[in-house]
Order: sequence, then structure tokens, then C-alpha cells
Amino acid sequence: MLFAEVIVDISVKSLDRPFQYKIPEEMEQEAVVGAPVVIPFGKGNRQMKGFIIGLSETPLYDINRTKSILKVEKQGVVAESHLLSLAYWMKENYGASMNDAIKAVMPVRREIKEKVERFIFPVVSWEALAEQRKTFERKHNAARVRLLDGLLQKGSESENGMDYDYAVKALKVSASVVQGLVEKGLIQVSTKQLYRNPLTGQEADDSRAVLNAEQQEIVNQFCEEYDRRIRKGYLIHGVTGSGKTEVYMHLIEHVLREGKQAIMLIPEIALTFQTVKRFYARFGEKVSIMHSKLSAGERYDQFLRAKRGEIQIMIGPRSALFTPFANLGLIVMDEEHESSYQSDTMPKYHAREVAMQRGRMLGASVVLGSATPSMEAYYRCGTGEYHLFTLKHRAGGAVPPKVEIVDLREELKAKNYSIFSRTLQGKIEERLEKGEQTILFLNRRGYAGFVSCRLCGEVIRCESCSVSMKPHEYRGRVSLLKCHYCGAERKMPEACPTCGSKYIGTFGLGTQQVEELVKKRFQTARVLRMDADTTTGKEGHDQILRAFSEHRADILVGTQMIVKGHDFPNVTLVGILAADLSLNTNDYRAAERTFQLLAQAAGRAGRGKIPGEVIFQTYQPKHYSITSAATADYPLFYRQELAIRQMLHYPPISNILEVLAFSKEQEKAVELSLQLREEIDGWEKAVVLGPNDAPVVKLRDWYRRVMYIKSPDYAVLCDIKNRLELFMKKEEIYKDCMVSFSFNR
DNA sequence: AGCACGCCGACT
DNA sequence: GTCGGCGTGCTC
Repeated sequence: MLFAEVIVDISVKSLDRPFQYKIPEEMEQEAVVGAPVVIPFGKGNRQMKGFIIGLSETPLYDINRTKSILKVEKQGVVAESHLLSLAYWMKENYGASMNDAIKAVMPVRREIKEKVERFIFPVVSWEALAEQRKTFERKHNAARVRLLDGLLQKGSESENGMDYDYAVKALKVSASVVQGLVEKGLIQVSTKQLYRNPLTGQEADDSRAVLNAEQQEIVNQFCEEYDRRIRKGYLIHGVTGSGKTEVYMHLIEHVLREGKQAIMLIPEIALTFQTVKRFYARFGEKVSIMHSKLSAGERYDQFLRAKRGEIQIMIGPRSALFTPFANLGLIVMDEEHESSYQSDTMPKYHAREVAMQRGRMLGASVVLGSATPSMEAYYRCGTGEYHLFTLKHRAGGAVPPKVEIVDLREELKAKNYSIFSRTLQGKIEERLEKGEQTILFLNRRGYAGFVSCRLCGEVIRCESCSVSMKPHEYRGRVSLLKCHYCGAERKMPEACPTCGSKYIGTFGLGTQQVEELVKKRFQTARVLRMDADTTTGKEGHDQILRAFSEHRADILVGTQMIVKGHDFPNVTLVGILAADLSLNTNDYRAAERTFQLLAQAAGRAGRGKIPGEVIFQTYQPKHYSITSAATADYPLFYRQELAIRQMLHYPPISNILEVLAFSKEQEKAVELSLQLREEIDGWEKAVVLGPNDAPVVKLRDWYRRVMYIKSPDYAVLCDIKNRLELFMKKEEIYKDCMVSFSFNR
């Protein structure tokens, strides 16, 4: 008799263990480790899903009460057994249930309600399309012209096809027009995913770019070690534009030559058609792309192809890490410092750590790359866990931008109360005269800031969360307040709700205000704004960036999103209006984030032939994250930041467990947090900070208390978490409270 | 007595 | 997560 150890598809602590089932004889072939199964569960023999995680011939339970597997799901991709071990490792390390961990590594995850997206693709050549456009223009067929314009614009660059809903809604193209064009054989409408291979049928291009000495040295050392069967972690610290991607491709090529496969991880936002096209061009049909826009079915197809050995390279965001390659040789992780590598649902894993673990399990090397490495990765070069490579030179000999720090306190002394320092203002005017472009960067969205009464000082707060509500533009004026935490909205009040005075107004500064101020100050300039509000969906995003790159505007005002990835050759000035904004958050990563942001923003200037200039406006001109970003001196930043992390026992030196205690009643939240503290008092090798009120005291009507526990030994933190969970389970009075945990290391 | 409701524990 | 068992308490 054969038995299967099954994990039931329910993420509850008490069920997070294997249950033994009999395997009916006729299923013995298909009931393999990793297979998804249907089993009877509980008193009512409810049919549940589950996963086989082990097989045995010895019964571990009363054989008369052992039930049988009902069905082995054939359509599921069977997880490789090493992926299951990886899931187990994740369960242990991130405090998740085995079920959650398995679902993270399994290609077919629970179907989230899937929106069917349709795309419009051209069938004929661009030239024929442009010809048709002229015809429609003559016939004054405005809707069709708009549609073809959209396609032509998108087509030459992205080839992703045009979103059908977008065409109908934003371009006001009626469905029967679209249908007409389909019948004419000009376009085609399909649910086809983004990032199809545009080069199908073409031969892979073997002509490889010539590497410079720095790049070649990395490739040589890696290959030499790889051939000696040395598998380890590497970090490539390469300044923006130093040609990291070319190095990755050489490494992947080497690994492929040995009959191995490779995974290339990229942050979600970096998944642009440009990157993808380079890989298609080099590796042809060997490549497959994972993308969040792929449906579960399509994703499953990709995994199946990987498993069958039809492809050798998988490119994608963090979930691509679990591609079931049988012979994995290399995992590359580009822009290693990006926050999208951190999962925010259970298991809350970091792709960098899981990549290293998968590498260890399978004998694959891991190559990380970044222009501004995370403290964690750079630190691990010092401990010998990774080998450090440095690329100091920009490929193609582009000149690094000239950075100037402007002290805003001096501006105040000189009675300049505007948001533009005299230096910045002068430089913007220069650009306008020369016909060059400027990017102004503000690290906030909307009308950030708050609404308060000048008479009584009362600030308008969200009723459910303890944060101030942010003013937003609605129907052309500031008339709407939004809570950025729970999304609640209310009208901008005419008078102060507390004292009734009319002296109520907005304070602080957002991109909308900056845009208005720019327009006022530089009246001849054409200004574009890009932030979360103006760019609903991918289309708005693309439109703005396109308009700016085609020089249909002189100044682009925006938030974070404009500093990532996009190249504008004609931009010769980047102004950061308040470089220290991201510095003043109560987060130990604030300095690191500031450095990364500034370094990236500076990299946006002067990517073309003309050298660029960058202005950092700040109230803290001497702060090391700002000065070192100005000189693009990462090691300098790293040393100073590490000293602070050392002093305060922050990661990567130590590990932190953040414990949040929630209750609907304020006193109870306080009491619970104190009880939790008592529970772990005197624990060896752990330092406890707090408890205190969380930065957001109240969120969605829950009062929040926070406590930080630091320990150099990660396992200690896991023990503490388990202990506290046990406490919550057995203490009756806290049944209506909640506790959540998150790890940092 | 009869039933509604809520809590607890078991689930192979 | 979900079901059934069982205790409490309320009502026709």
C-alpha cells in the first residue's frame, strides 16, 4: 500500500502539517511528489485541493481511518521536488504556512478574477497603415485617424498592441469602427499578451557587442570559475550606462553553452520592450518572458515550456524565480536594490535571498547587478558571501553629469521664498533659450501636504486613519480631500469643522502646485506633469513620456516614476526640488532610499551628446546621502551608512522583527503591546524597542502599536515570532485583537 | 421542550 | 477554512 503526505490547501496554523492519504492503485503512476490532488477532508468529507509533498509505504495514522485521494489533477504542473524543498525553506524563513509557500513556488496559483484584456494589432505594414491613415484623413474620419495614430505611435516602439478598452474609451473609437478595420484586413483584435516575440522566425543575431576591458574581465573571471564548477554569488556594481546588460548576456551565453538554463530577474517597471527585444535578438526562440499581464493560463504555458526544455532563458519579475528549469546554471538579478523584489504577501520573501537559496540547492550561480547596490548586497561582498565586480566607466564614453548642491536656507536668508533657487531658475531659463529640456523632480504626489485652519490650527484628518487628508484637484480646482492610506474621500470644507473660521487652506507642496508655479514663472515654457494622478494606466504613462521625448514639452514635472529607466537625450538639466524630503521619514532605510533616488535622478541628465547638469535643492546640504550622491561616490555613502547601521544594530549588521499589535480600542492596543513585550522580556541575544504608538496610530479604525526586536541571530527572531503567535492563540481576552510580523535583514 | 446561536475542536 | 457537537438561554 502506498501513502501520500498531503498539504491541504488551507492556510491555517493548525492545519499546516502533512495529512496522510491512501493512493488508489490506478493513481500510483500520476501521484508523484508535487502533484496537486483532490482529497476528502473533515467530517463532511468536503472536497479540498492539496499538494503531495511526500510518498511512503508506512502508515503514520490509524489505517482504518485513513482516507483515499479522490483525484490527481493532471492539468497542474508538477512542482520539481527541489521547488518543494525551496518552499519548505521559505516557510521556515519567512514564517509562512507550507500551503502559502507551495503556492508561491507553484506556477498555477489561485485564479484571481481575471480581466480579459484585448489588444489591437496591425496586420499590414506600418507604411500601409500610414497610407490608410491619409485616406481616412481625407475622408474626415476622425475616429479612425485617432486609432491609426495611436497604433503607429505605439507600434514603432513598443509593438505591444493597443489596449482595446483604451481605444474605445480614451480615443472614442466606436466598436463598429474597429470591426470595420478588422474586416478590411488592416488590424486584428486578440487577447494576445504583451511581449510576444516580434522576431519570430528570425535567426538569433550572433554578432555580439565588443566588450570593454572592465566588462571582459568580469566575463572572464565568471566563466573561469564557472568551468571549475565554482558556484557562488556575485555583485556587479556598475554606474548607469556601464553596460551591465551586455555582461549579463555574455554570462548567460556561457551557461547555455554548457547545456544549462538561466533566469533573468528584472524589476516590474524595467520590463520594457527595449530590454526584452535585446534578449530576443540575441537568443531568439530560447527566451520566454513572464509578465503580470499574462493570464494564468499563459503563464502556465511558459512554465510548461521551461519544464519540457523548449526554452533556456526566462525573463521576468520576482515570480520568474520559480521557473521549473531542470538544469539551472545561473540566476541574474538586475537592479538588485529595487523594492519590487520584496514580496508583500505571505510568504514575504526577498527574491535576492530566495535566489541565493535556489542557487545553493541546484548548483547555480547568482549574479546581482546595480548602480546603487542595496546595503545588504554590498555588505555581503565584505563578508565574502558575494564577490564584488565594479564597472567604473560609462560604455560609449558619455560624460557623467555635473552636480551642484543648493542650500535652500541661504535662499530664505536672501528672501527668496519661491520653490526655485536662484541657481535653478537661471539654469532653467538657459535651457529654455537653448531649446533643451528640463526635468523637475519632487518626491511627492498630488497636492501633498495637508489642510489646516490658520485660526485654531486644526488639521483635517481621516476619520478612520490618524493621518492628515491630502488635497486633490477635482474639476479644475482643489475641492477634494483624500486619505492616502484607506482611500476615503471628502469634500474640501468651506469653513473649519472645529472652529468655523474661514481661514482654512492647503499647506505643503505637490507636483500639481509645482506645475502651476512653473507655468507661472516660465510663461513661455510648455510643461508636462507626470505622477500617479495624471497617469491612470499604462497608456497615460506612455503618452506623457512619448510627448516629452519628442520634445513636445520643455519641462517635465514628476514624482519617482520619472527617474526610473527612461532615456531622454535632450534633457540637459535635472532639478531635484527638495532632495531631503525622502530623508525625513522614520524608517532606517531613509538615507539609503535618498541616495538611490538622487543618484538615479542625476543619471537622467546628459545621456546624449550634450553633458548634463543636476541641481539638488536641500535644507540639509551636508548630509552624507546627498553629498555622496552628488559625487556619485557609492563606497563613501556605504561606509557612512554602515557605521550608522552598526551603531544602531540595523540590517545588514543585525536583523529586525517588527511587531504590530492591533485593536479597535486604544487602551486595549496599548495593553496588548505591553503584554507582548513582557512575554519576550529577558530573551537572550535580543534587544526590544518599544512598544510605542505606530507612526500611523489608527488605520481603518484599528489602533496600532509597534515594537521592534533586534537580534544578530535571525533564528532568534523566528523563535520570538512563534512564541508571540502562541501567546495570541491562548490568551482569550485578545481574541478580538491582531498581531502582524515583518522581518528585515 | 424545542430551537437558535455561538464557541470549540477536529480535520489523515 | 468549515463543519458538527454541545452548552446556554430564550420563547411559544
